[in-house]
Amino acid sequence: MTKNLVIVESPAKARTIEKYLGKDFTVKSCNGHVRDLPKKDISIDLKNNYEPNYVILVEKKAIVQELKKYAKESEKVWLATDEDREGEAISWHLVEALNLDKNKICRISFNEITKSAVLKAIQLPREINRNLVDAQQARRVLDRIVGYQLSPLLWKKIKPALSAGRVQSVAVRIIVEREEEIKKFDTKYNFRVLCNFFKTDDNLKNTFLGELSHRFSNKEEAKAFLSECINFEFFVKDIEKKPTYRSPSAPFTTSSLQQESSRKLGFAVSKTMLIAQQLYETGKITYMRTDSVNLSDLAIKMCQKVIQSRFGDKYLCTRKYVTKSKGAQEAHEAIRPTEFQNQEIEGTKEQKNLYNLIWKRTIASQMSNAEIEKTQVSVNSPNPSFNFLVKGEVVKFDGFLRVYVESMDDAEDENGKDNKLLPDFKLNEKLNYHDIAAIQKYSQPPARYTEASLVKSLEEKGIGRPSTYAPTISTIQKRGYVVCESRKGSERSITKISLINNELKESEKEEIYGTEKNKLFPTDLGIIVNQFLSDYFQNIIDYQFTANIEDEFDEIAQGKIEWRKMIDVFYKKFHPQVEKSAGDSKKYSGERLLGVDPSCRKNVYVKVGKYGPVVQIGETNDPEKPKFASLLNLYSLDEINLEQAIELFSFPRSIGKLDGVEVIVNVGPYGPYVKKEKSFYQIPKNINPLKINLEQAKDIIEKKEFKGTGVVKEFEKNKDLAIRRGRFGIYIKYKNENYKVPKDLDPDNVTLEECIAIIDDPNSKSKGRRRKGKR
DNA sequence: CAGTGAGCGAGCTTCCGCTTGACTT
Repeated sequence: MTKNLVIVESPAKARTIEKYLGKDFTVKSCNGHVRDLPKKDISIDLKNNYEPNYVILVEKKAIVQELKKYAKESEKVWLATDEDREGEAISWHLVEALNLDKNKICRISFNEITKSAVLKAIQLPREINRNLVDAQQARRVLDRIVGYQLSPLLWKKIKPALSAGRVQSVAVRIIVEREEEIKKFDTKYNFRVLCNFFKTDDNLKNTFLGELSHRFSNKEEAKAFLSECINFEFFVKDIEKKPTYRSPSAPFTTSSLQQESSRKLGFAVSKTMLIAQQLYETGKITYMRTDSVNLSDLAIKMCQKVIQSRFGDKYLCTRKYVTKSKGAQEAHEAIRPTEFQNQEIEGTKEQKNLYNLIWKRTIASQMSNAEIEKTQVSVNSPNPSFNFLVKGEVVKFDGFLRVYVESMDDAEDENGKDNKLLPDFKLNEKLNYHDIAAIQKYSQPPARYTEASLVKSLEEKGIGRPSTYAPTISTIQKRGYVVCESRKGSERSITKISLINNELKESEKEEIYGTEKNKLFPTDLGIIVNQFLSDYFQNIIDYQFTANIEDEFDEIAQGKIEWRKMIDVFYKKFHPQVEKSAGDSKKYSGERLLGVDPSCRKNVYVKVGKYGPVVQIGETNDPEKPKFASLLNLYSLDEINLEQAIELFSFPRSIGKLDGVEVIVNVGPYGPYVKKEKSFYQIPKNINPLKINLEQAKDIIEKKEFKGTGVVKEFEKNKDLAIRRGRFGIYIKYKNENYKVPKDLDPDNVTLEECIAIIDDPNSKSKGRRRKGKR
């Protein structure tokens, strides 16, 4: 036992710091908050000055016991939780939960984990900042009140087990509103004119693209312009050269890492965080939940050394980045490698890729600007007010581009890409062209959000924290407010008029538009929940709401206002809204009358029912009960028509016979299924139960029947290896070890070599085994 | 586990932010 106990928030941090502090210090981790409001009810005494009822979290009881024991035996307890609002509160809760002797405690903090920072912190102990703790209590209490008073309203008005909250409800609103914008979007088009020029003295006829500075609003105008181009003499009217530069992006924060890893590696937000956590725990990167772009001096020095030795002094440029994002608390460094000399690491493919991304981004952030020369050549046209513009870009010095280029959310327009390298032009030089084309171009509606771009939007609005971005994205999907999906686009025709060899030609071609890959769409339920909240609680889902209360939390932190007073002002306004909406008997179901069923002459409605979106034929209050049928994810509430609605009542239907037995398709409480004899087989999401044929049904049945446990496949060449099926699905057994396989592994087509590759991937080794080995 | 949806009422659901753990063939 040592004289000093240091408590930090995470075990990985504890391990590192223990090395810095030497044998007089024991460093332990409390693993985040140890006390909180219990889940079962609101646990805030609304009639008694908002007194919170904190309890020790069940999962932290063992840790609290252990810390108590250490604290008792130590002369001093150093509370080294993070240097932000939550960190301060964690320290205070530790004092309360561990019942610490006030004379024993020292509060210290450091926002980078380096030996010098830690040793310096030890020299500067202070008291717990009660104002900051109170700001956290206000935040906690407000979130609990909003969440636990809004959610029950949704259970009553819409359906059970729904939720609402300060953060998630805004996230849903963003998605719903974007969808509305897209729906409202009025697609227009115009004609852009592109010309492939070449120099008259160039026999190879290397072409470069020029675009007319004007777009024509219709085909006739475009055609008229093109015919004027016949036999027209083009020449270079103006040449403009502009030196410019590009600077590297700041090192990663949680949010920017999630965005880049989504764009460059295709990771979902949760996957990025999972892998980053693995890198953090194995000591390869710094802490991954941060809003800071700051690098420690030590990190900058290490970074410079690598840049100098690999690229030379010319590539070096020391930069200090400043956080722009709202409400940033900067308790940590930016996300960076711990050792810059390692560009590559050992690990799984995913770990390697994510690490490499972080390495490049951090290194690039300390490198020189890229110097670029932009050229714009103007070429005359038959209409004196328009010119063809040929744009070029040459990188004169690559600088940070040598290592890293940030990607953009919006894909570049392939026609609009600048010519990278242009030949030398002379003023008034005559130019020939190969062809000129006027192409119909439709305007683009705003883009749907990806998980990562939603995080970006939340961060910009100051809503949510690095530790909650990923969970929030998953909550709104779990509640069924939002789905992340890929959807097929539609076709439309584009008109192209081209001028080749002085001849005008008009052609049509089909273009696919609106294809979406892994984008967020609101569900009917999400739309209705949002409707309810905007009818009664506009102020809560207002984008400014969080920003405004953050200002008040800041005032609490500065000791200017008392936290209970702030909550009281809020609650006095909020609670009447709750009462008012609870009093209105109106249910929110999104009900819509589609028309009359021709066969029974009753009204056909669609709405969101207790079990999801349904079609209803007949009136709710009729003595004869109405009939119901699920929408089955095939249609949305506002798109389904009468005919489609009635077709949903065609179940159960027979689709033919297999082995002489009738096969029935039907919809049950667990979704659409195929039934053969007494067995049920779920129809997968990608098959439309209205259109399923016997062949597909047979497939589904055989796949399920194939199940059972035991060996699925063996290889002649290596009897040690077998593909087996267990309780949790397919896995590989090799000698006495079990290995996880990719979800999409098809045992029929896999080769021995592929199996061996899986075994070699450290990711697939069974965790149970590894733990046993460690003990 | 395989066709619920009225209305009544029991008892359940729910927030945001800090952190990892765990017995998976």
